[in-house]
Amino acid sequence: MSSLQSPADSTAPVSNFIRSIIDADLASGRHDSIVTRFPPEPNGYLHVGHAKSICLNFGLAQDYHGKCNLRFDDTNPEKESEEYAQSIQDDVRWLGFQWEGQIHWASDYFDALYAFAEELIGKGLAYVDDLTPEQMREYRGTLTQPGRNSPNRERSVVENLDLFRRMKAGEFADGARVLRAKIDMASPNINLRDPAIYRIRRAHHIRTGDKWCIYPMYDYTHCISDALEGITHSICTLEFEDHRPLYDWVLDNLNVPCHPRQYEFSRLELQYTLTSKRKLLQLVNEKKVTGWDDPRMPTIQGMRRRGYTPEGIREFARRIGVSKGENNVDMVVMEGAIREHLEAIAPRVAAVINPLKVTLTNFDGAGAREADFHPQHPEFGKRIVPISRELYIEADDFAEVPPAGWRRLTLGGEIRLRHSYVMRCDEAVKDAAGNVIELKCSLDHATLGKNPEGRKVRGVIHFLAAEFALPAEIRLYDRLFTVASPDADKEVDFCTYLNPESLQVVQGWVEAAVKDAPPETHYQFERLGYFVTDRRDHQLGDRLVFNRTVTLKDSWTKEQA
RNA sequence: UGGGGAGUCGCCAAGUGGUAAGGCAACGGGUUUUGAUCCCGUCAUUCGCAGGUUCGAUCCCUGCCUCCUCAGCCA
Repeated sequence: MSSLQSPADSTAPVSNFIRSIIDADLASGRHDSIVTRFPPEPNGYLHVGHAKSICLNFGLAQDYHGKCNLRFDDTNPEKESEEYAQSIQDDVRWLGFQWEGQIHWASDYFDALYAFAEELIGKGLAYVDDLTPEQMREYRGTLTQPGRNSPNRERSVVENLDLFRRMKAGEFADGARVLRAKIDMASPNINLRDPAIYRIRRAHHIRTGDKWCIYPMYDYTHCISDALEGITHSICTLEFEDHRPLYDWVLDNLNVPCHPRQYEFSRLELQYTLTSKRKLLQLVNEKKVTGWDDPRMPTIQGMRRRGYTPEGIREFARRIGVSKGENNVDMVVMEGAIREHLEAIAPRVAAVINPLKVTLTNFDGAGAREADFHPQHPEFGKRIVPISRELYIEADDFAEVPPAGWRRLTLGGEIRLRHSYVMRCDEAVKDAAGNVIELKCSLDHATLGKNPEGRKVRGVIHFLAAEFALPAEIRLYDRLFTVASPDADKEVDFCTYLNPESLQVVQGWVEAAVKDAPPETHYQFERLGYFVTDRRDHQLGDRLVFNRTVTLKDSWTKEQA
């Protein structure tokens, strides 16, 4: 299967404004090669928005034969954990990317960061402030009013240095003092109104343990980390756009090896889901989903368990592009990209989700037939499609009173049993309430592997020979929310839009060919959709559990509506 | 109503002084033992609005409108 050319990866890169900047930098000789980085904070699981960023940063490095670092932004020990850091590494690798050399951590630079802070103090560009958080907020001003200088702003270099060293030494209580950059309290850009760059926090850090009781802030840490790693293009999302002057201010005022440039692109909004870490965490904590890897979650772990493939997700990223405009992407774009890859790699197999029993009244003499696992790929192999006196067909494939355009089974009508005989329905057996509970049908014995003579049979339905079918748990997933933008209205709790039908578990039947499939095996259940054996609960040869990844395109249902 | 951004087909998105790429979706048609796939075709006289410069503007200038974003000792 490795010889297969994946359509997802065979397409040329799509032009975007960041590539234009890189092209210009390379052409002008500003850079000989590029270095990017993917800088997650290990405080949660990665989601589809991160997938976009991963594809961008690692993809750029790949296309331009440059490098991409994985760097953990671990400057807030209270929220970070080893578990998150581990899952992030797994996710990046699973998506098909490999970072350059060792993993980097912002905490690797804590000593350097501290020294740079003393450099700033020495230059009179940073000072220790004793204001409380509330006071700082008051002094900061508002969007339309300038801030006021802190009474501590004019402390001497000597005093600041002494105070900062004592902060580091643990002489002050948590939150008692901060180190602030001395920029401009009247700046129209609030990020420049003397931002805090160090705070006192006695928290156990996942890598440095209890070595530090002061921790650097993001804005101060990120730009220096970039510079120390020789990053050429530091790519982040739009909300950091007005932090860029601060990014540049820090690097302009410190003796750093280089000055990377920051560029911002718009973050992904995927309809019918959420990409807020806080809200995803809430779904997990409140047990609205079974965990971070619930197949309904837009996390990479969730998408993986759902049956999305790295190739499909990468193709999705390629299709949505990179820009600074609104990026409100319809779920069908993701589904289309996933289908495209699954269409190419998934063996076809039969499964019945909602069984209706069929008894063949003229079964004697009927035989099995071999069928390809994939109509376009004979190299996928074949298996026997058996038949037995009793069959299961999909209840939806029979209608006593068929609507116009119906091509499936109806009383007195004929259909082709996929990979088997043409079958006519002779009688519908009903229960006391009038529900059809069984069909009596007959085979045209002359139609195995050939068309009947003198008439055309248009409809094809799938079926399972009851004697050989395997029972399976089938989990039918649908979108998590009932509205496109569940968090659009700040007055309404997004949980009110949770889709009560986002998961439906049914006991169905699958053909015996899937019996020994390991977890994470993709199949197309013909006429139903793409399914994957569950990563966690599927046990080969024993308990079969399938997750519906995505349905097939369905022009019939659309026509009905 | 301070700062920073963005407005090109239903959604995403190239183009940027020479007369609107592409993808997704949609819609027609063909093939088909999956109403799938595949194939073929259709789909912006127009680039938020109004003026101006120019032989010529989506692209340059002016004004306006709409949307996003920023007041953590989070990232």
